[in-house]
Amino acid sequence: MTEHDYDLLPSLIGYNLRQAQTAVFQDFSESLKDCNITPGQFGVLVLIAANTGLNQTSLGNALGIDRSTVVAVIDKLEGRGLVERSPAPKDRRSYALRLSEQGAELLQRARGLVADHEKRIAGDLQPTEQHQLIALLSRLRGK
Amino acid sequence: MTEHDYDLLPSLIGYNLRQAQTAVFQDFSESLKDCNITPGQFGVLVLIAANTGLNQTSLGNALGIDRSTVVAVIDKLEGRGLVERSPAPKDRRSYALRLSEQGAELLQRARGLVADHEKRIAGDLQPTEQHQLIALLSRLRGK
DNA sequence: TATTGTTATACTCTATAACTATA
DNA sequence: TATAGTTATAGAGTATAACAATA
Repeated sequence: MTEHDYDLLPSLIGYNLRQAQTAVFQDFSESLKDCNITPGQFGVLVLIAANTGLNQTSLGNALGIDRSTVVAVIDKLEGRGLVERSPAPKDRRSYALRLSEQGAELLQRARGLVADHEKRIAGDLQPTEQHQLIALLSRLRGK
Repeated sequence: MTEHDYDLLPSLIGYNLRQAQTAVFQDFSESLKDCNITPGQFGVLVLIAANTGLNQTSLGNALGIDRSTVVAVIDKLEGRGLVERSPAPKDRRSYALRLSEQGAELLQRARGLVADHEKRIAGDLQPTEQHQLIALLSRLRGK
């Protein structure tokens, strides 16, 4: 196979970010194929578990996705019996989201697999370097 | 707006990567709306410019995308008159890709905007930190 | 036999705009 | 009027499988 000249691409933060994200996403999918969930779905489950009763709009805001997008995400998780839409006590327009028992079990299992996955992708990096990376990444988004 | 508990998410490399990537992608789109190209298209243009005459399969391999996916990417850039499929001299199955004059001009303009964009997203970071970040990211993908 | 480009198809993730029921 | 959820729709990005032309 021919060698390629990548020019300035390897010097760009954006390019390296994309490459890293692709690789990490792929490893995530393989690591969690037992649970069959995506990084996005894992985030949703974690957020619902940690904020039981939040509604869909609120969940979308927390994750930076539109509320119309949340519908399909929750539809899928509800269809698998992992998440429940229960009536919100104080506002009949909205649902209070919560994990089912099965959802809680799956999340527990997923946490272990995610921990393994994180170890694998960061296996090269010292703990100090991992913290550095996270700190640098979070400064990238401006906060 | 209610505060949320993000639990372990902020401690995960994968989560921070995704958030950063979303923010950077968005800034890229705004920064290059004058050229109207995406990060992926910019990569394609850079690669074609730096490896004039490469074919679609080779381009796909370099960027980690399937050759069936490359077709639509090149269709779009060719449709805008930025890229040309010229007959490959030694293999009549394939095309030798190259930039049109207009494509080369646009790429030049895009390089300037991308440089501005990179400065903006990394504005917080010292040059040393930027190099650190890139080094850490590239170690993430294992190579 | 293997490879290049292509097509048909499908799946994910995302958003906008308009609707409904409630507030 | 404004908000929560929904639907219809659309677009980007991706892949797999099969095909014709060529190697």
